[in-house]
Amino acid sequence: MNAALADPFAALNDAQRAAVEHRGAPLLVIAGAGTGKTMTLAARVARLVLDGADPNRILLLTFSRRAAQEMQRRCGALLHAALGLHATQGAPLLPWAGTFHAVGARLLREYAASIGLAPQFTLLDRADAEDLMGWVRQELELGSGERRFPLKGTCLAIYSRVVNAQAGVDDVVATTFPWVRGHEAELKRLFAAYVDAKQRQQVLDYDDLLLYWQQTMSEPALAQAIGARFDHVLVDEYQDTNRLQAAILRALQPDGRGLTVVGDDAQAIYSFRAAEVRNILDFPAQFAPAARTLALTHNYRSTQPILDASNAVIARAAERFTKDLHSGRAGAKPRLVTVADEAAQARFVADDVLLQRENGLRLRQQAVLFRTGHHGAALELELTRRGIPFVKYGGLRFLEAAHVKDLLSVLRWAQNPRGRLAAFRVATLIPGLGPASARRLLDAIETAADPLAALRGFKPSAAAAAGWRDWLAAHAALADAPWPGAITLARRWYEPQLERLHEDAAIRRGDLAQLERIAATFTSRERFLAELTLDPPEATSDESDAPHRDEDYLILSTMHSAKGQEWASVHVLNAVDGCMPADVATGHGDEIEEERRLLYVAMTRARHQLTLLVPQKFHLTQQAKYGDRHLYGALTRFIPEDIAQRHFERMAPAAALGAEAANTTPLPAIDLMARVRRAF
DNA sequence: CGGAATAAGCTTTTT
DNA sequence: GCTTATTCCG
Repeated sequence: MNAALADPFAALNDAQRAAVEHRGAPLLVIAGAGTGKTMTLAARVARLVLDGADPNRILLLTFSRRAAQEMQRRCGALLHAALGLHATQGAPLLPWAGTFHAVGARLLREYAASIGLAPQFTLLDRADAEDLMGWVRQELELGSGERRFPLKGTCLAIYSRVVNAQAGVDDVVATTFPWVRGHEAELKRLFAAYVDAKQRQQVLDYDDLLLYWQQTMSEPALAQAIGARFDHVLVDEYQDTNRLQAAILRALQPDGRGLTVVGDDAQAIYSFRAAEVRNILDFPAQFAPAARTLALTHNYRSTQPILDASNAVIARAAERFTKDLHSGRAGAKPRLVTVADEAAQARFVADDVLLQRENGLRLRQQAVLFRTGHHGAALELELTRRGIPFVKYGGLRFLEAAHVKDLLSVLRWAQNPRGRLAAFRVATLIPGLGPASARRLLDAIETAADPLAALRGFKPSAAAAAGWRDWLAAHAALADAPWPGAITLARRWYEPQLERLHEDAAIRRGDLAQLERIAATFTSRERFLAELTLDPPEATSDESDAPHRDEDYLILSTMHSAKGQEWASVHVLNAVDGCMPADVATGHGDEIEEERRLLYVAMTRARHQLTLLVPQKFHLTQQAKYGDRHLYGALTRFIPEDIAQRHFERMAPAAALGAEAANTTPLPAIDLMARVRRAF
């Protein structure tokens, strides 16, 4: 090795070094925010490889796709440096690094023959799964009872929780969905039919990737075969794993040898996905001898004032295991900025972001975080108006837009003529052809020996005849078109339907063009359709083509999507009660605690500067039903007055408050609307 | 039967 | 405000 190269392991502190060099017993690393968790895990992998481990036999599981990519990159860079490779040589890759779901999909395809699964199974994203649930729900005539049966989305949410929490329908309904009590028996019937429908159509939903994997592992011979492929299993963000994932890990490494899990209970924010904080808390005692536990508490990210404020917020948590973070780095206190309303908030943030850019902070070093996807909307408008480029993470998924799903369905139906979901969707797009005819067509295809013959032989109603002929022609051309030319053909057929069905066809055409560009980066239609569900484009932007990598742009992100990231400057929108915690999440103590951790996650993303925005007038809902419902100036309950005084600098810029409020002292926070309502 | 018009929910976060 | 379910009309 070239001695002149900096030793990538020299920078580790004692706790990190212990985590990197530990061998033998299972290992739990409690890694607070910004304590070099990713770097430590990457260094551990690199060390293992340098000590002779085979990269092909290292399984590195992460929770999100973004974390998987980051981990890949860091491991590669470390190994590249440690091996003294030349700049022109590519970094070594870890073939088994990915999300639980992606690794599950890969293993299931490989072992499909052994478990009676069709190896060409396709994946349902959430919207597909909802549609299928809706289909089955209708088939069983569950929608027409006297008491309204839960909607398909709710049904799927219940089903998903049943699977991921490994709990019974009765339990899940009682604890998580109390408002659907009384429907348990029908739900069980529905879920059985849903499972049946998925198996007949050879499709898996997200939950199946974990469930089938876990079921596979419950067969000793298969568990042995799969477990034997990996010498080391490392899991990131372990606090966000659910019972199903914990069961998979136990089956992979029953004695815990070579098992490393890393996480931070103070950052557990995915209980809505049935994540179990107990997984991480109970990890050490699960093994004999018990796992070794190491804690990383030195923060390399943030200044001490930012950490002090963050520590103060999380210190009020009802239950907590992680220690306070410390960095000792000097800096300014975080700011608590009062603004008049959400429009003023957007203006202030845009101004502030530009000001910081003038001071030398590139836009990409800055981020704006918010609780829900649409809370960024006002800011998006303002940024667009001023021509400030941005990329938004989280929130509404590109792939779930109706027109994107339509175009994908055209391709899916061409690929798999028996796939009912895609077929139904496309068939009802044909002018003059409605649900009843579509059902007739689908039944004909299902019962026919040759589905394509059934398709060609279908006799639509007179009203649909012309549209049907067009479709048949497009379908025939599509069948043997090369990739990515096929998607262009599909779009050409779809565009007239788009014009006919949507007023805003022009905007939607931009999305389709983007989809076409994405499609061109895949080598075949099969790969495109299979991988898009697990690895969809993760950011949307106002421009039809996403900014190039080397361009500068501001990051907008939900707090959830921000996990694991860091920026020099962070703005947090709407630090008001009703948003933090979200008014939908104030049901019981656990939910509120999770919201507290979410704010903690958001605050600890900042390196040098942290700004929390407090709009004095904040719209609670978009409903106009009860008039214009909004709340006045209630700072989030997670920052009580004493914390605000000690750890924050308070600001109320005149420009952001509006003329009449500018020269008055801060007004008392009252919910006048509530008072008036109480008067009656 | 198809499709427009009307009524009625429900609303987060991600793989 | 948006999607979904139901009703009504051609």
